[in-house]
Amino acid sequence: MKILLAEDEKEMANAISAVLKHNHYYVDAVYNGEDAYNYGLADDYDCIVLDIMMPKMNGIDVLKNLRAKGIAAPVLFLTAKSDVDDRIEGLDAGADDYLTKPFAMGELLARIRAMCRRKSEIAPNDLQMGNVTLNRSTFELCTKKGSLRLASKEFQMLEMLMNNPNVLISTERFMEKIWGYDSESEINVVWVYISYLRKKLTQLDADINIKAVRGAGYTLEKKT
Amino acid sequence: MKILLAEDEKEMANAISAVLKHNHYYVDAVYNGEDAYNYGLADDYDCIVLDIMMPKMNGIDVLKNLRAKGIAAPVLFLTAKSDVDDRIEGLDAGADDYLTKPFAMGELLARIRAMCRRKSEIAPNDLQMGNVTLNRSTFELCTKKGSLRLASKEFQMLEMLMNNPNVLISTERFMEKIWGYDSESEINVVWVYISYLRKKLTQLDADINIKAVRGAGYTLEKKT
DNA sequence: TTCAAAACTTTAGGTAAACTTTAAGTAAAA
DNA sequence: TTTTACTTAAAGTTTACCTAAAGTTTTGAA
Repeated sequence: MKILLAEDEKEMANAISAVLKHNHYYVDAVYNGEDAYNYGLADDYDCIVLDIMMPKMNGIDVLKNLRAKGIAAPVLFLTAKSDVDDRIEGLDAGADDYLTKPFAMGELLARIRAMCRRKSEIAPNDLQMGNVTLNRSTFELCTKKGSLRLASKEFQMLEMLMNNPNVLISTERFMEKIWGYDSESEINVVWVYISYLRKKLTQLDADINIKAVRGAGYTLEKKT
Repeated sequence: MKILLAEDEKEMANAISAVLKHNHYYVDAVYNGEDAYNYGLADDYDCIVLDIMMPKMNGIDVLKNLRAKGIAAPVLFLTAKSDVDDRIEGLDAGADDYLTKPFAMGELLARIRAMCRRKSEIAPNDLQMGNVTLNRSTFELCTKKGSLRLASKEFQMLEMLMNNPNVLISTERFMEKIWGYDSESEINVVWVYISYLRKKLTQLDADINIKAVRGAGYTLEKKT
């Protein structure tokens, strides 16, 4: 899950970012409205968290402009004002939820989870394919043989694959979604994590496997 | 995917070109606006990256002239100015996106991918002719007999043929589109890949075949 | 009609790049 | 401290790509 966070107070931004990362989200943080708009356009976020009061462009305008460009990601507003008009304007502009500062991190997490769930419609906490199950809240990979906890990157990769069974996901797409497009890391890390996942799937006698499509990426498919 | 890159600073152009090529794009690089216009007209690019400030003709005029000629390829502007007017003018002229220098290569790649994705969402993902189907995302060639994954060059050739059934495609056109104008390779490689494709089509009992038109090129046609 | 050159077909093999895996090092968390 | 997550490096494996060379077919000039 990739989240865009736009919040001009850097300390607050860092705090939120740390919490989100700790919960296995990939986070891009920006500190003004213009960057928020640019990032939102350039990438395919699962969720966008926007402060309303920001330099260069306010959150509501960012949202309006993104929606005008066809960006449909769910948006949550952070607002210092408890002003009702502001909320109405935000929701009218196409926001899915809002949160008034100050707020508890737990509430933010819950709302983000809810929004992402709404987006994926079916709201499965467990992803399933073949004889394996991936639990999104404990990060556990299970079969009848047993279960294993996945590390954050492992989890994110398998989540992407299980969300799109039989669909090719390019190595670059993994990098973008999980490491960020400005990452210093080599493409190599993706290969390493694929290797880790395959090893764990084998350990659990999974009947799915990750197929490499040379020069393109990977697909998750059922064993024949 | 074939990209036209117009950027007058040669070092910058080379750097961008190298990155794009490494990411499986075919790149034509030009160093002034006039060439950009001519190349853009002469070939069918999937995406055009234009510097705004260029000798002979500026990027915005290049875009306007191309659009006037009916060229619909998505266009991304590179601009040194963060000047808002410039951006507005660019977007008004029909650009799909812009990027302010300096920028991260990763961001450029992400935006190009996004633009091409938007375009390819319109195009059907499966190509079909006779009893065979070519899946554009997994590169798989299927019939009732089974399926085979095509290598990158094989795929690109068959894609060109299936996009233009019963139309003659010259050997030179294959070379240009797939290997690039300045390729060192012999014309021979086209013949070799045609041979590979025919072998695979036969293996799958395809009812289409690639007919050679001596001295001209190849056509894809249904077996009688 | 013949036959040699040109145009294409096909196969085989070397090379480089893409991918896999393991091992080892670093930094952060428990 | 110990453990865990993450990354890099490097050695091993596989495969796409291209070249070269040996067929095969077609063409057209003699």
